[in-house]
Amino acid sequence: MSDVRVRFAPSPTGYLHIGGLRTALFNWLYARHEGGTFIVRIEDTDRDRSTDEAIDVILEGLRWTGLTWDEGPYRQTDRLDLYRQQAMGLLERGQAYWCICTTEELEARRKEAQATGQPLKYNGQCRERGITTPTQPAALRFKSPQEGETVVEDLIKGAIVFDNAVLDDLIILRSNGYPTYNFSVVIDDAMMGITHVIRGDDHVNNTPRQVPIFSALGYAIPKFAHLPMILGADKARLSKRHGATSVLAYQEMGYLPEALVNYLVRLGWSFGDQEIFSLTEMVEKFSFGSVQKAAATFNPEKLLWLNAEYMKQSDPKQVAHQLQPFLQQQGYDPNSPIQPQGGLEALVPPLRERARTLVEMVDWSLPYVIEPVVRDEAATKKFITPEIAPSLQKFVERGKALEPFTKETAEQLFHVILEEDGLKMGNLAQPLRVALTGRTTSPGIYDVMELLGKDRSMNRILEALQHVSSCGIVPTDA
RNA sequence: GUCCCCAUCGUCUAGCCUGGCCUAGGACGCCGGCCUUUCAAGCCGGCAACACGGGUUCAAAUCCCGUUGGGGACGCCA
Repeated sequence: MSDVRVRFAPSPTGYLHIGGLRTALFNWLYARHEGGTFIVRIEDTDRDRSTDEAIDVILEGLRWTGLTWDEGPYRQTDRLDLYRQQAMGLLERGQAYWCICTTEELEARRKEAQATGQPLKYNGQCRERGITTPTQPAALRFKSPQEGETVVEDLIKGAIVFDNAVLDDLIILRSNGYPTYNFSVVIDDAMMGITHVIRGDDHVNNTPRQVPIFSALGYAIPKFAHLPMILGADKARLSKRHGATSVLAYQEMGYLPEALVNYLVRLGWSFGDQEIFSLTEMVEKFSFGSVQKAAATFNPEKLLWLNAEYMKQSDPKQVAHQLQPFLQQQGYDPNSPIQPQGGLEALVPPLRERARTLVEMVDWSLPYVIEPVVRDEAATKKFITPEIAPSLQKFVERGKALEPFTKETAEQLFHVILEEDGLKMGNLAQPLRVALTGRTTSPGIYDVMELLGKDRSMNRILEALQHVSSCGIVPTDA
C-alpha cells in the first residue's frame, strides 16, 4: 500500500447528489490507482443542518455504487476537542484573535459593501483589539497573511496565484465553540495525513485561505486537485431544479450502479475514445492529466444509453436479481407458480433489447409474471377479429398437442397454419401477439410463447377468443 | 462589485503540453436507409464544432495577448 491518502468529506445536510458522488468516485479512483487509502469523513460541524439520516443516505449511496472506503466514516463532531485545542494554540501564538463583531453587524457591513461596490471582506476591526478573555460571545479569527501571494499548484488546473491582500481573517471557531469548515478541514487533513485533497472546484478560493493555516500550524501542505463542476442543461450548477440529483433516486429509477459510475467518470475524464469502462479499467487508466478543466453538462440521454448498454452486457442472472424488487412492487410474487419458463432470468435477454432501465423492463415483464393479463381494449378489438379467429382456434387445437412446446416447434406450427389458411405473417402474428400479451408490442411471438409455456399460451389465446364470442360474432366451443 | 477558473459539434469528449499527419476523430441525441411478425436492438449513411480579434511562425484548434461569453467564490454553510 502506498502512502497516498485521500478523503471524501461530505457534509450531511442532505442526500448524496450526483456531484458529490463524482467527487467521491475520483477520490476512490485515485486511491485505488495508487494503492492508497480512501477515507470517508463526515463534516458535520454545522449542527443546525447536519442530520444522522443524511449520513445514512450518503453512506448507502456510496455502498450502492461500490465505492468502498478503507477508513472512517469519521465524524468531525467526535473531534471537537482537537479543533479547539489547535485553535487555542493559534491564539496563544498570536496567530488568531477574538472577534466580538456580531452576526448582525457583519451582515450590515456586507450589505453596505455590496451596495457601494466595495470588496466583501472583513474589515479587521477586532484584529488589533487584543481581546484576551472575551466577556461577550466571541468568535476566533485566523490572522491571514495580507502581503505577498499564495500559489496553489493544482494537479488539474496548474498553478493558481492569489494575492494575499484579498484574504479574509476568517473565523475558525464560532462563538458556539464549533469550528468552521475552513479550519476543521485543515486540522483533519493534516492529522489524518491526507496527501491529496481532491474536491470540487467550488473550493479553489478556499485553498489560499487554508494553506496559511497549514503553515501556521506547522503541517505539510497536501497536494490539491480541483474537479470541474457538473452543470444542468441550463448551464447552472446542478441542483434540485434539474430533476433527479439524488444518487438513490437513480437507483429507484432503475439505473444500474455501474452505469451511473461509468457515466460520471466520463463527465470530466476521458481515455481516448473509450466510452465504457469497468471499475477495474477506470482504476487502471485514471490520471489527473486527463481530467477536464472545464465544467460539464449532465446529459440524462447519454446516461440512459449507457444504462441500456450495461443491461445488455450484464449477466442475465444478475439483471434478473436486480429486477426482482422492482417487479415485486408491481405485484410479482417470487413464490407464486406464475413464472416465466426458465425463471426471471429467461426474461432478461429478450426484454433488455427493449428497455433502458429496470423500471422500463418491469413494464415489459408484466405479461409473463402477472395473471390475468391486462388486455389493451383497442388492440383486442382491432386484432382479435372474426376473420382471424378460426386460425387462432386452430393454433390452440394443434398447439395443445405440441410436445415439446418450444419456440422452434411453435414456429413450425405457426408456419403450417399460415400456409393452410393462406395468411401472411403479419396477419397472424399481430393477433397472436395481442392474444398472448394483451398488447401490440412484445418480443418475437415465438419467444413469447416459450416464455409463457404451453398452458398459459393456449389459455391466453382462448381468453382472447372469448372476446370475439362475447361480441356474438362467431360461435365458438372453446 | 472584487477575486479565481474555464472556452473544440446541441451534449460528453479526442487532438493542445512536445505547432505541420486535422479536409478536426469518437460517443450520446437527431435525421435517412437496411433488416423486420410488432416494438426495440443491430448494421450502414448523414447533419453538426476549433467563441471573437490581434500577434508569433514558412505553418496555429494547438504558443502569446486582449475581448466576449460561461461558471465558481466572496457566511459564526460546507
